[in-house]
Amino acid sequence: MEIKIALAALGALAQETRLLIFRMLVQAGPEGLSVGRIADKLDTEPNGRLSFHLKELVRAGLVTATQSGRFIFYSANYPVMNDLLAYLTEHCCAGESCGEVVHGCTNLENPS
Amino acid sequence: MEIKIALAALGALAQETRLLIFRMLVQAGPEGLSVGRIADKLDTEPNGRLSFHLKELVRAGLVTATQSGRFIFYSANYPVMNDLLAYLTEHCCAGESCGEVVHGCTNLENPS
DNA sequence: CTAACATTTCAATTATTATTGAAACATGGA
DNA sequence: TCCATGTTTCAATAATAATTGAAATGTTAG
Repeated sequence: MEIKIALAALGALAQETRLLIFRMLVQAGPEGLSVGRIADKLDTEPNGRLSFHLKELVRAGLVTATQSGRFIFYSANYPVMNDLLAYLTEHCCAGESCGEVVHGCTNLENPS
Repeated sequence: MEIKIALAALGALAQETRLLIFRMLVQAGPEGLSVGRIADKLDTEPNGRLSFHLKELVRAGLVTATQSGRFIFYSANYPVMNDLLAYLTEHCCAGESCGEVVHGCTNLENPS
């Protein structure tokens, strides 16, 4: 992963509304949530502010938008999330004895 | 992990110089690096700018500073890093079949 | 004690990012 | 077609963060 991509992702997550949305989508699974549903859960309305933050998450590659009828569903982009986690811990401790921990979620619906 | 703590950590990492420093320290292991050494690796000098960014990383809890003689050593705070990774992936896919991935580094020198 | 090195502090400037509110666009059902 | 619903765009303002350069602090060795 290139540093610019990691910076974009981290910058996108470093904001309360967006972090809440992202975690919500990670927990929602690959089907995602509509904007209205996200707004409900945040106890706000699908307004310009929310739209702005969703766009930022998409721009950072952390989230994907798919139109379905009158609704737009946003869902977490798991591979990008995992790449980000890997980037942060890469070559940890220069390979010295250092316990590994399980984090991340592949969500491979169609494992190849 | 509380959201405020996660936001502080993400915000600290969402900046090129700081992300470079953090990864450098993660890779350096628990002994850390002195400010001068960090400056060398960044091809810069131990100036106000570097000091500012180091302080931000400490403020976010991602990094620890320890004085040793005339030098100050900065090192990665692995537990905080792992908590952050866990926070991002928490309750991923609401528990549905969803492959787990290894990321993170405990670096337990004294496992209990 | 003094000089030299390592690092930090501070205030001013500049740059980036978030919020707000109003208006506009798109979609599907009556 | 027309209206209601769902969502986005835009420009202005407000808030937050980064950079710079100079001066100050703390530390050790001679």
